[in-house]
Amino acid sequence: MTVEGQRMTRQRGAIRAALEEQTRFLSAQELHAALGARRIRVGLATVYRTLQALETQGEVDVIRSADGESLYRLCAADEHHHHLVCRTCGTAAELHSDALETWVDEAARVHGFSAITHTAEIFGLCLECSDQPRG
Amino acid sequence: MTVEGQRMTRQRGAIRAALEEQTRFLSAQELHAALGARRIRVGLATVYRTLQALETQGEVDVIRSADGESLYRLCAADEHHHHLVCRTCGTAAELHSDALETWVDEAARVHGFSAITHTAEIFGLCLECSDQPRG
DNA sequence: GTTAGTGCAAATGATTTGCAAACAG
DNA sequence: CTGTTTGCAAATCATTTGCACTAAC
Repeated sequence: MTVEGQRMTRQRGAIRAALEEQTRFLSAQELHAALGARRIRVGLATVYRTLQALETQGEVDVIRSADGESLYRLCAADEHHHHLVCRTCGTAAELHSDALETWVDEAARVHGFSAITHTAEIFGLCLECSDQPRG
Repeated sequence: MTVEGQRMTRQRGAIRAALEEQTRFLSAQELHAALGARRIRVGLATVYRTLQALETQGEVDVIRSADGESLYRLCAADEHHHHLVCRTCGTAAELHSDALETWVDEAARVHGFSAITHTAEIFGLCLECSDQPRG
């Protein structure tokens, strides 16, 4: 769990903790604001750097919102998966699908593509948010 | 084909033409540069505005590159589809998959999500580009 | 003529980076 | 101590916008 040459600091602990109590996907800005709201002072740059590190270590999932912001959430599952994300509140369900993975591999194979990666996210309104159109 | 209140201008024609002779996905910046290379002078803002309009009209496909840039290409197919895109040269194949669409609908239904949209793109190296690692 | 379209330069906004000070191990 | 990490402010960079001007129809 501890990574080569990484030191544990107050800031990293706080960011980690903040992520742990979230079910939603958060942007770096939101996370920074959330910390600030609790009087935990961490520089915005540090939030970005830490999230970037967590991403590299595969500790957080990252998706892109419709308007291009990066959104982060701690991985519940270790294996590869996708997400069903609420456009309004950010809550997300993890999705697994052999059919999807098979489709990806097959499409790549047929076209002779190699070094494949893929993205697949579903966005919509969760039950709660569709009840309160402008909550 | 002609849209309500839209005028045909030299710039729009040029942008359209430039898109038409491309198989690849291009960023607004690349498109602007491509026009400039041919001595066709069009403001960068105009390129952005025109691409945005084409997107709204559903005339171009838009995907996000790994680093967040928007990439555009004319739709070959009218129906909904996804892409297999070469990370190096940008060439893209159009993909259709009932299995994928079914998976999306099913996942949304199971979780009670509504107003669904989804993204699904595959990135890799095409045959040509995997032959010339750093072409 | 009207009104939409254009170019430019300035404004945005998320993310990154330089660098000196602060801190973990 | 010594090398990381941080914070802040300045720098990036794609994209957007304000506005006076030009051009379609």
